[in-house]
Amino acid sequence: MNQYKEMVAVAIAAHVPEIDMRDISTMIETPPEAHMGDYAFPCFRLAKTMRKSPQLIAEDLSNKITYPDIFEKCMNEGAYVNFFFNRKKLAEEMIDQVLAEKEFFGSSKEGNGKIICIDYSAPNIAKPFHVGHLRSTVIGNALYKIYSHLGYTCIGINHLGDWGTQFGKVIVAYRNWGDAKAIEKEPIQSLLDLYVKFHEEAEDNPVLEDEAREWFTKMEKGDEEALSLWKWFSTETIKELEKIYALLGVKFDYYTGESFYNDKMEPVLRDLADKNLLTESQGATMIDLEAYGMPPCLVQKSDGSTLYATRDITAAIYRKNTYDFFKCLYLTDYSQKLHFAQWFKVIELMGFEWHLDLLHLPFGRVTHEGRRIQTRKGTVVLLDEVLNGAIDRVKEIIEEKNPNLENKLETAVAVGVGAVVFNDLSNNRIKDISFSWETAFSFEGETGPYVQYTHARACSVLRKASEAAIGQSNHLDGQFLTDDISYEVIRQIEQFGDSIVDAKNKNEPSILTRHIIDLAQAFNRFYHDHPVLNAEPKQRNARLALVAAVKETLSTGLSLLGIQAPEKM
RNA sequence: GCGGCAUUAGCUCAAUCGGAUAGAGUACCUGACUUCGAAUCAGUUGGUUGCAGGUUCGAGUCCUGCAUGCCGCGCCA
Repeated sequence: MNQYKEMVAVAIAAHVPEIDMRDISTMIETPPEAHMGDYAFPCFRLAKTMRKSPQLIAEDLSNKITYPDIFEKCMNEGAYVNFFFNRKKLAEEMIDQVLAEKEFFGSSKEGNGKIICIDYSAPNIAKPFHVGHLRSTVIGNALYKIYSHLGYTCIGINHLGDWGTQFGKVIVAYRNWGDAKAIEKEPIQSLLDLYVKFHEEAEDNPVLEDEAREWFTKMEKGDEEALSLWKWFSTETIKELEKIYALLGVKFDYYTGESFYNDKMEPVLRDLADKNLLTESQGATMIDLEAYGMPPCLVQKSDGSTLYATRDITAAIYRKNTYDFFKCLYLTDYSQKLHFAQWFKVIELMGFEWHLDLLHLPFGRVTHEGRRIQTRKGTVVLLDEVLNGAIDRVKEIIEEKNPNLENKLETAVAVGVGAVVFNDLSNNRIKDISFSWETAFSFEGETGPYVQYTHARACSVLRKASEAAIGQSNHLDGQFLTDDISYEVIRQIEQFGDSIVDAKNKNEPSILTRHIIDLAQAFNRFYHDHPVLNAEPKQRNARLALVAAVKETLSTGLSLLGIQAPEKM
C-alpha cells in the first residue's frame, strides 16, 4: 500500500480504536476534487458505534489528529476528514524518487518469489489474425509487464490453437483442392481459403465432416501423413504470426500450443477415471456437472479423440507441476466463460486445491459496423491492415509536421502501433468494442499518440535545457511547484504507483491507461501555462526537474502497456 | 426455454469494497502559434445514469421485476 495513505491510516487509527487498522486503510479515499485535499477519511460508519453525528466525529478527529510533516494540515469538511499534503515537501520527495528510481518508479517487491502464468493471444493456426485477436494479445502483454513491475516472475504462454478437428478439415480440403506453392507463398490466406472451401463443400456433402474427424483422429494416433501436413501448416502460419508479434513488440516465453499436450492427456484421463469422475454418454466420455448447475464437460469424443477441455485440463496440470504458479491467468473473450467454469470445476473435483489460482479473465468482443467479425463471412478486419493503415497515416502526419525527423519509419511504427494498442487498452476489459477505422486512426485527445506526444515534448525541453548548458545548482526547491497547476502534476505522479497496483489487483490495464492520460493532461496544462526554459534560475531548475520526472513516468507507464515512447515524433 | 454479461451526454467511454456538485475525450461553436513541439491549451453547449419498485444517513454502483442488446447451453475451439 501507498506509504502516504498508510500514514493517514496510522494517524486516524490512533484515535479510532474501535476499528481495525486494516479496515481503516481500506476506508481511506482520494477526494473527487483537488480543493478537498489529497486523502480523505469518511466518518459515516463510525456514527452508530460512537453515537455521534458523522460531522461531529470528523470535526473532532481533525482537531485531535497528529500527522507526519509531509502533510500540512487536516481539516473536516462535512463528514470527511481531509488531509492536505505539504506541497513543497511532496514535490521534492516525489521528484527525487522518480529521478532516482527511473524506469523502476512504481515498482515493488510484493510479488517476489511468486510465479504468474499468463495464457494469452492463442490464435488459431491456419486462420487469419484479425482485430478480434488483438485484445487477448495486448491485455495479456500489459498484464505480463505490470505483474513483472511488481516483482512477480511471469511466464507468457501462447497456447496456440494448433490441434483439433479443424486440422482434419484443412487436411481434407488440402488433399482435395490444395496447392503447395500457394501455401508457401501466402500460408494463412491459402489455408483460410481451404477452410472456407471445406465448409462450402460440406454443406452439400456432409460426409466430408466425418472425413475431417477421421483425419484428426489419425493425427492423435500419430499417422505420418497427417502429422507432416499438420506440421507444415503450423510452421508456415507461425512464421506469419511472428511478423505481427514483432510489429506489436509482443514476446512469449513459450509457444506451447494445444498440440504440445497430445502425449500428456492419457495419464490425466486415467487419473479422472481413477477418481471416478468419468461417465459415459452416447459413446462419449464426460464429467457430469449437473450438481453444480452446469452442463457436462466432455473430455473424449465417441471415436476416442480429445477435446478442447481435455487439453486445457492437461495444460493446467502440466503448468502447475512445471512452474508451480501462484496464479494462472487466461485471457479470452467472454463467450468462453462457461467452458472455463466447467473445467475449473473439474480441476477442483480432482482434488487440486490450486483450482482457486486459475483465473479466467474474460473480455468483450470486437464488432465491426454492428456485426461480429467472422472469418468465414466477409466481415473480417485483418490486424495487419489496421496496423499498417495506422502506420501509413502517421507517416503522412510526420511528413506534414516534422519532415526533418530522423528514423521516420521507426517512429511511424511506434506511434501507429501505439495508437492501436492504446485504444484497445483504454476501455474496461468486459466492454464490447466496436471497431471503427476512424477511431483506430485518431491521434488526438485520449489516445496513445497524445501521451507519446506529451512525452516527446518533455524530451524536447530537456534536450534544449541541456544544450543551453547553463551551470546551475541542481538543488531542487519544491517551493516553486506549489501552485495548483504544477501541484496537480505532482499529485498524478504520486498516484502512479497506486494505479499500477490497482490495475494488477483488478487485472485491468485500462486503469493504468487512464492514469497516464490524466498525467499527460495535467502536464500539458502545466507546459502551456508555465515557461520552463525562460524562467528564473531557481524556478527553471524546479520546473525542469518536474519535466524530467514526467518524462520518466510517462515512458515507464507506456512501457508497462507495451507501447514505445519515442523521444521525437 | 434456462443461465451469464451489458445499458451513463449526439458518439466513444470514466466514476476509488455504497460516499462529497456523475467526469473526460470526440463532434459542434469560440479564442490562443514572430514566444520551451498547435498530435497542444483555454472556454461554450451537452444528463430523469434503460424503466418501475425496494434496502439506508447516502444508490450509476446493492436487491426484485421488466425492457433492449450481446454471449453461452454434449462429441468446434
